[in-house]
Amino acid sequence: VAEPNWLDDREQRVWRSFYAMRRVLDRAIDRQLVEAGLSSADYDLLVPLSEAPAHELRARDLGKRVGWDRSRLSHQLRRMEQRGQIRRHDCEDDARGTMIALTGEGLRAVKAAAPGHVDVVRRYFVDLLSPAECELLTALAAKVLAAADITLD
Amino acid sequence: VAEPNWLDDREQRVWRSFYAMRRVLDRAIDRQLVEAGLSSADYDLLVPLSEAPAHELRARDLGKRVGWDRSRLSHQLRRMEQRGQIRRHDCEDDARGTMIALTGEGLRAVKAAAPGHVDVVRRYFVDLLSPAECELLTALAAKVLAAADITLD
DNA sequence: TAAGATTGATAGTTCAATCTTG
DNA sequence: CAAGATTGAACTATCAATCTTA
Repeated sequence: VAEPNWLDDREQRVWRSFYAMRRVLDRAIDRQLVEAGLSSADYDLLVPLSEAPAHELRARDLGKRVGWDRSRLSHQLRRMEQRGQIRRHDCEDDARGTMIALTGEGLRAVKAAAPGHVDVVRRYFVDLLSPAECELLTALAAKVLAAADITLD
Repeated sequence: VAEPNWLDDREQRVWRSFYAMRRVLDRAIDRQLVEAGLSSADYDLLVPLSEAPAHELRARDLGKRVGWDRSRLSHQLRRMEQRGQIRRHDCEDDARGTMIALTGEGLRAVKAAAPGHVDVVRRYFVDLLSPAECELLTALAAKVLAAADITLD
């Protein structure tokens, strides 16, 4: 049982700052989306669907895009189907699969929410980044994702 | 109605990277804490309590430390009291207030969880940062918090 | 057996409403 | 009236168990 390798002051400061920043960003984003009638979870799924060919994706692939497990995805899709944002139908290639299609209502909702969402992302994050900070943060994120064996696309 | 100021490729990359990184960190932290029998919410509150004089804080002050609203705090404290991690008693100075005191069980739990928690924070975040990156990120977080009218301490 | 997906139970988060005290 | 705190309802996230098909 080795002595724990506690964080020094500088390390503790950056970690607590980062943790607080994350929370502030989440709140700001959630508030804007709620005004637009969506949850963050809704938006996370609506965006890849709106960018997909024919506005539809297999549930498995959608889950991989957003990094969610099957259970979370299934529960969220059930709620979104009840709200009329998406529609499920069987996958033709693979009888185990489910296709998720954006409805007109879902597309309308994400298009309506997107400009305000970008405003918040800019105001509380992107516009505060210098080019150097931008590069640094992208590189850091790649390292963090690699440490967890994850790659984006 | 001005044309939305969409993110360019570089901006979109840093935002999506950051968003994914945040999720990976959350998951890693949650998993470790669950092994230690705590939720992230438990840990967020147990740490400031364990650092406070006499291991107790007024609910109002605890809420300010972690940046939570009263409702979230109250619900979480109710669950933690049921689990025997904290105990509430009346505030002597101000009859509106509630004092939150760590129990022996709560203190034991946070002390047991802390070394593993630091390991995860190091492995997936702090140890990936150079000193220069550390400074830059701390400064960025301060800007984000300032944009939301928040200061740490 | 493994992959894709769903479901139920439980815990955590948010908003609105309420209650008490300064 | 404002500040501190609690509660109920609705929503979201996670784990374990289950079901179907490759």
